[in-house]
Amino acid sequence: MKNSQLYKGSLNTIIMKLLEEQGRMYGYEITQKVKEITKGELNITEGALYPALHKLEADGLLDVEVEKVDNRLRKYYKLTEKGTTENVNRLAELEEFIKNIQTIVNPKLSY
Amino acid sequence: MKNSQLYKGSLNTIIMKLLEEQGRMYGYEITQKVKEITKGELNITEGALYPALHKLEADGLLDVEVEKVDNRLRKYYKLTEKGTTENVNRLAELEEFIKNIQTIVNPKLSY
DNA sequence: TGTTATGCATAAGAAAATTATGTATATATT
DNA sequence: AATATATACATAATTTTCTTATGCATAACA
Repeated sequence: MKNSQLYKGSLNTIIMKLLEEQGRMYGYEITQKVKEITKGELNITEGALYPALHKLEADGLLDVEVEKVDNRLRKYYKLTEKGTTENVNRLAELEEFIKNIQTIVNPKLSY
Repeated sequence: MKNSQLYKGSLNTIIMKLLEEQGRMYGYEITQKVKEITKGELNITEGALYPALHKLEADGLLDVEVEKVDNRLRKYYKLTEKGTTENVNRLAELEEFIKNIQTIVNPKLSY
């Protein structure tokens, strides 16, 4: 993956946004979804994803349900109530951040 | 500063873009310019800025000229030829990154 | 039967910030 | 005159958040 350091810090917001949209998802599903949406340009590594999911869960923002499908384990995550609230804030912050960056690197597009 | 972790990785690109625009700038001037452009929302810390400038210089992307103004030191930085080329690439990557993030968190705006 | 896909996890290391601190001069305030 | 704020640089310790590498296990495909 190129420009990987750029998305530092935005992974948590991406995860939460997808969970808000999809209701619930398991880890591997999240990586595939992001790959699909970005046409292969953004690939979330497992070493980044799983620790992030665990931290969000530990922080009370996600709930987890373990299921066995085709004899393979899946851990389905969904937003808690706290997570839903927090998601709104983080999305707002991300939008604000993007707006600021745009103002700097592409003044023409900012109005 | 809020959402500080979001701009991890984009600092170098911000610096180079401003230098491209302004011709040459010194460190403190960069922090003030960013604060001004983003209406105080993005504050570059000195602990992030100066090491970043030193690294860009070490990588041959920036040239430095030391001047004394009002008995105070200023280090003016400008893009080298290599830096100018690299700036184009990094800006393109940043735009691409922003587009990808937008596609994920705000599908309505992506087309 | 070996490779690819699915599905989880963690440890070691690197990158890039924050926070705290230090030095020094100039200007504004009280 | 004394003090605080602004200007201007710098670095060390720590933290956060990734990458890379590795490990385990099952299913599907060639």
